[in-house]
Amino acid sequence: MGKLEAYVRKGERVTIRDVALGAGVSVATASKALNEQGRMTVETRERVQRVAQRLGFRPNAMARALVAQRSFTLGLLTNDTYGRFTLPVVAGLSAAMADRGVSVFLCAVEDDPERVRLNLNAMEDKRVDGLVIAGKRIDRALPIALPPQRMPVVYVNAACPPQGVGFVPDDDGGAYAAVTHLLGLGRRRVTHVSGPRDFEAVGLREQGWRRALDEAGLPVPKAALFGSWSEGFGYETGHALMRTPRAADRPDAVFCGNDQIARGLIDALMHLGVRVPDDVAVVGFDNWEIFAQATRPPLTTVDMELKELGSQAGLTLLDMIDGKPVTEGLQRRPCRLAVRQSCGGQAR
Amino acid sequence: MGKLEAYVRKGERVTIRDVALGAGVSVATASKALNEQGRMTVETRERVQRVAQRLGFRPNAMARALVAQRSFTLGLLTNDTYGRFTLPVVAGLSAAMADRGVSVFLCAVEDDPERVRLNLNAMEDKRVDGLVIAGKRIDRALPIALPPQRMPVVYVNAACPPQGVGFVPDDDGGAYAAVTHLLGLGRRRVTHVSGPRDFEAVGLREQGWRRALDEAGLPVPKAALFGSWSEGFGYETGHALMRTPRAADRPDAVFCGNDQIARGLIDALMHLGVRVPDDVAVVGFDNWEIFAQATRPPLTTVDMELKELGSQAGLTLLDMIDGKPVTEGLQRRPCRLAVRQSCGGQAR
DNA sequence: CTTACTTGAGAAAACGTTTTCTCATCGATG
DNA sequence: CATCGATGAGAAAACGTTTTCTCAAGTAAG
Repeated sequence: MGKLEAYVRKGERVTIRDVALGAGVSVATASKALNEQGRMTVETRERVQRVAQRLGFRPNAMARALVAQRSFTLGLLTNDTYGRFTLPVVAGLSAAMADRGVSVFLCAVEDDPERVRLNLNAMEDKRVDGLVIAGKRIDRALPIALPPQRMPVVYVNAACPPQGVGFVPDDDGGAYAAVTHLLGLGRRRVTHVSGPRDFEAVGLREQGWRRALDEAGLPVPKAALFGSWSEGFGYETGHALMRTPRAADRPDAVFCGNDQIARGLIDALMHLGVRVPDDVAVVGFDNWEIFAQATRPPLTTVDMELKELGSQAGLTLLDMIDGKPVTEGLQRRPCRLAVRQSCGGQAR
Repeated sequence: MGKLEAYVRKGERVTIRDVALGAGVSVATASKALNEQGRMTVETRERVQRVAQRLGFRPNAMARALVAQRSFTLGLLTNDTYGRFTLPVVAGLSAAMADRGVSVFLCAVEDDPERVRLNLNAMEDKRVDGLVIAGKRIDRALPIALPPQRMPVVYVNAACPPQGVGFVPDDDGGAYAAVTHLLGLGRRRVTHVSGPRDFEAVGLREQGWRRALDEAGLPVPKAALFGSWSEGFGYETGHALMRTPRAADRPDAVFCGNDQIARGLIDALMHLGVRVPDDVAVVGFDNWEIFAQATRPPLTTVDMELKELGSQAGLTLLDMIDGKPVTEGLQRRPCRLAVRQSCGGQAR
């Protein structure tokens, strides 16, 4: 068994033929030995496996895919080029897929139908087994005309057609948890400051906020304040809130629609000498670490568990590919409250 | 030609056989017709193409790859899971590749050699034509033992072995441009506040800063200040700088090692009533839009052109795959100064 | 009317696997 | 000793392309 390497042609990759030759068996037997299929002596099986090992044989996934009619490959199409939402999703997705031998093609497209088409064609040509379509808001679809060959598709953070399968964070539930947490800490006048009203997520988060207040029997302090997703809006609103004439009417807590607003709001409170969390507790939404950690004090915020969302989407897609039944429609997956200091400690 | 669709088996994908059958030619002829190869009547060629068109034929890239020994597929391996640096790189890369029919597998790995191995094996099995290895700092390699089959590799924002090919931003040049810009606006006492000293990028940016001052015949006002890449450090340092006893010794401009430091520093100056840019101009590094836009005033900062870096890396990789000669070693690509308001206008 | 090219098109091999047959061989059974 | 079922292993087809031959028919030249 010394000159085994003689069987592989110089510079060429090791194929199953080389293994078969080296082990003195046919290609068919080699294949069966390596895949633990078919009948043969343990001696033969092990010999083949030893040879494959020594030669560093790695089966060509494309040849395999050709006969199996399955590429073990997924496509991820996203229009979230900044990646703030999609990045954790793809991290979760590709980690879960890697464990199952599935690889993921990444296609980042602006909302340009031309490029969408281009990438979709590439995916189709490469015979991906399925497609994840990831967006940045739950009420917008991507400008996608899916290829005629129906291929399993899962949507994440994007609008999803009637019969489709999709995953989004449970905005309502996340908001409810955040506000409930504040109430549990003794806060009673919880205001909500959020993004533009035409985002469905804004409506859902407001709804969760209202629901928590209602269930606690508390009046809704004043209508929620809607603006833009920016720090600037948070800053202005922070000032505006503190201009409320009677101190007793001012909030003792603010639930913000995202972390940027929360950050701006906290900055404003600091400027005004209002202490966070002592005078006013603040909770954000997104758990965008870079913001949540950088605020003073560090921000308590709702984590959308995007990684989890990504891996769920991937696993569901695999089930669809395998023809297993999956629950149809949009699924809202639970959020998690990341508790830091901006909401005040338990000890209150 | 009415019932052409009869040639494709129900539910199956259209293959070149279906096209051949439909056009009444052999598979070989069909292939040649579609690829504009070989000799045949224009009539035949066009007929085949028409049929392919009507049937929506898309050649199976894997079958193609098998014979061409080329998968038109790349792998991107990165340990920058947060994605701040890698995301623009992959955007640039995959856009440039999509135009050339090349798809990109994304592998996000923590620095866990186990998972690196797993992903690398997957890439090898899928027969990617080449690999881009992207990191988050230019002086650290990824824990990668490349597969024995030598496969073209390009490094981006990562340390690169002796004979390797790599691309990084020109930190020195970027810093030089930033400081020169400040000097051009009349600033004379430009301090440098940056990240931890053991980052090579920190040394290079300091060097560019020094060089600009030297060439202008200005004394280096005081040693650069090194700390962490955080807003917190910028904030503290902003305060510290303004505590300098003699006002004439205080800087009239600060060149920061990244945008977070710049942001913290600007916040501190604001608190102290120091006007930016009137009293002190500030320039950052990274052009991390979300920070650069959110500072008041918006931050002038050095853009590392990461998208460009990504597309360059991809194109170079393609050249290597094609066996074309490429320049060996690390290439430092130019940065671009993104001028906003924090450095003061031309009108000074 | 041969001969010699040119031209259009198909047959078949190749790429690297998996899988379904088929076929010896062997030990056991009658 | 003939028969039978089990066992180990290989031949060949299939997956969907591309490419290299080969070949017949047509055309121009002698």
